[in-house]
Amino acid sequence: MRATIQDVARRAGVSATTVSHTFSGHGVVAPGTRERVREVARELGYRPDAIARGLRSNRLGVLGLVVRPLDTLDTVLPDGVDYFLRFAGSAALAAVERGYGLMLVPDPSQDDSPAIGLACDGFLITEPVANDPLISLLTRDCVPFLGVGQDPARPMTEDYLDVATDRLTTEVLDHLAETGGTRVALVLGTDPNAWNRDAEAAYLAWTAARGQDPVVLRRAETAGQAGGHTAGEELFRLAAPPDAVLCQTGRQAAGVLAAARERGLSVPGDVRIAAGSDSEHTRAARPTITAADLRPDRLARTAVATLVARIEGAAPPEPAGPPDYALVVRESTAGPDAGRGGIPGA
Amino acid sequence: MRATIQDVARRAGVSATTVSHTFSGHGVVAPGTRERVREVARELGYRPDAIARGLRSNRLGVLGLVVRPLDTLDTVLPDGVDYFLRFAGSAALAAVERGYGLMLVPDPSQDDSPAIGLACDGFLITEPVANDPLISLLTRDCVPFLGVGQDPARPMTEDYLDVATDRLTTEVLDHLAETGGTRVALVLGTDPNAWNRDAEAAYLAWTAARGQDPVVLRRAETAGQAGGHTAGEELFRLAAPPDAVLCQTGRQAAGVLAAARERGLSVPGDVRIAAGSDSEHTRAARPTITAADLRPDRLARTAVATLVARIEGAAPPEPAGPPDYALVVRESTAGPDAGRGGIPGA
DNA sequence: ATGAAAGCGCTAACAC
DNA sequence: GTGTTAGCGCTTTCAT
Repeated sequence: MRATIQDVARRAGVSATTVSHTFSGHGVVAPGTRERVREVARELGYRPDAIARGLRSNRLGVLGLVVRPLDTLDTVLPDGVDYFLRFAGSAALAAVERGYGLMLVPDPSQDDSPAIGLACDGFLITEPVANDPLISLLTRDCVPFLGVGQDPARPMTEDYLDVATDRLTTEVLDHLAETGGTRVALVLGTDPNAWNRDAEAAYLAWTAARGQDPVVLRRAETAGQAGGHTAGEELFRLAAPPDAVLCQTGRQAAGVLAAARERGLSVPGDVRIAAGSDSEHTRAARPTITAADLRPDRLARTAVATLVARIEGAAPPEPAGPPDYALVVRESTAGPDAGRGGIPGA
Repeated sequence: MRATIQDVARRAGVSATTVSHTFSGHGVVAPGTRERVREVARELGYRPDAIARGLRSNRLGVLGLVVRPLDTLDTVLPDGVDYFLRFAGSAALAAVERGYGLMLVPDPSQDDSPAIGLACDGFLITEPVANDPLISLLTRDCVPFLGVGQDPARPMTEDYLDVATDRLTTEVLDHLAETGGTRVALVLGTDPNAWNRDAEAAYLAWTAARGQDPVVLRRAETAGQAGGHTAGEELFRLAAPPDAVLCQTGRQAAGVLAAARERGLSVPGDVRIAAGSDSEHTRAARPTITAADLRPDRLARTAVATLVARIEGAAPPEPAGPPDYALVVRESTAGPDAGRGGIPGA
């Protein structure tokens, strides 16, 4: 059995209180006593129990990460989707640096979710859905949280990190136009999140400003590449087919690309294709597909810093400028920068 | 404040025990009573507190994941390394399916690690180091764990998942030979784990069997692509330079590739290059680099299933055959399959 | 500077 | 079937 605070207290000839103070640094303990306690603790291999401590202090030292798009998925993460994995990995590292563990949990507002889910000190919710039930729950219980991306049905507050989907979308659209696209279509996902909503809004504004007729298709995120494929077929069958297509996901873009080639269209000669999020699919396709890199690593670090500040009642970290992202230009649009895409050196 | 079991008990006119039984399903509660309790709980928004429950039952519902190679890293995950991210993501999903949360934690045997780290019900340790201190600690405290990869200094037991590095290494070496390599060099990492050790052993056996002189270089994993680059320079400066190089990491392989081209060597004409682990670098390099896909997703699922079985005292899951992996053949070796690499369709 | 005692919210014996 | 009674390991007043 693991040593308890009592074991240490007895062996060191002090009370549990003193041991507690020694480790928490809260009370005042004589230096000599402190040393003796530490020594005994080392001998016994004692480490304070985080659960018991958590029961008293209501602080477990764990951040919960809820990845909304995983909830719509049936079971496994689709091959090649690495945005969330990268986000989770970077968030975990950032959490650990601040003395927290990071736990990936299923929606704790669902009754059948593991109870531990609710015990986290705070939550990161990536791409909340409209009127996200978890946000309602956390708000009611006064549990700190941070949405990465807005709840599309709630007002924008500092409870949400701006991921600048509109600016990003506009930039990709501009790139498609600059490289020769004149009729740009949009393929969206169906999850009711701000990412889809903002991309659509930006697209509509962009086409309106240029006097183009918008063409928007929707395919469930879960349909993956196959969804993109049917979207592509539908687009290229139109009387006035688009000569450029922006897809929200890399998988959809890969599907559109396949549909284009099946129809004998050359890419990027006849059609330019770009994706609103980078993934294995955009990199592996031939030609490689231009995509927006949402920089999940930086986003995650910012999110963790902000959430931890909120939990600890500190001031939020410096905004560190607007959200960061990068357009990775690849062969599918053959812009002036084609071929520069890829990973940074060294 | 969140409702407690007492609040529910009072309001439902029963004792806390009955409420407890209602939710844990342990005791026997009259159907009518159960319904009433559930109803009151719903009204009050009561959910059992996982921490208090954990204090009693010594079961938190959390698996800890310790990624050893992250410990050698200074701060952030190097760009392009996705093995561990994929492993972590898949493990988290698998854990959640079994009612557990998955928490990425820094080595809990370190004194300065967050205390919550030790509170996990069991641990997954990827690529344990020699005489891994965490394994000593967990063994002493009888905490279930599973090494993903062996502890190179401890005897192989069922506490470790076999990742078949030797078979995999041999297969890549065979591929290099089949595509024209006659003098194959090996670039290893320096972490004292079974992955490096087994790869070297397999290489030495393979060269010995073919009567070749082994050439082994070591570069710290942290040196990344730069380390591979200096290794490549050293190799190609030899009197009898290799015509094939196997690197443990994709980053090293990318570095060797760069060194080869700088020296005017053609790939795969003069030199064939392959990597023992896939990463963004092997996919993004030009030519693309052949690599072993360690299938972190499957490995993670197997690992979680095994660990959970151990925690719950159940029989381990069916071994499901030998560990799985795949050689992703790419342009850098121009074998008979060249060009087939990439992601599965649909 | 140190200790005694009262819980944190829940579960597990054991009555009834 | 349901309630009573002790705690789980720790922190936290409040004495001393």
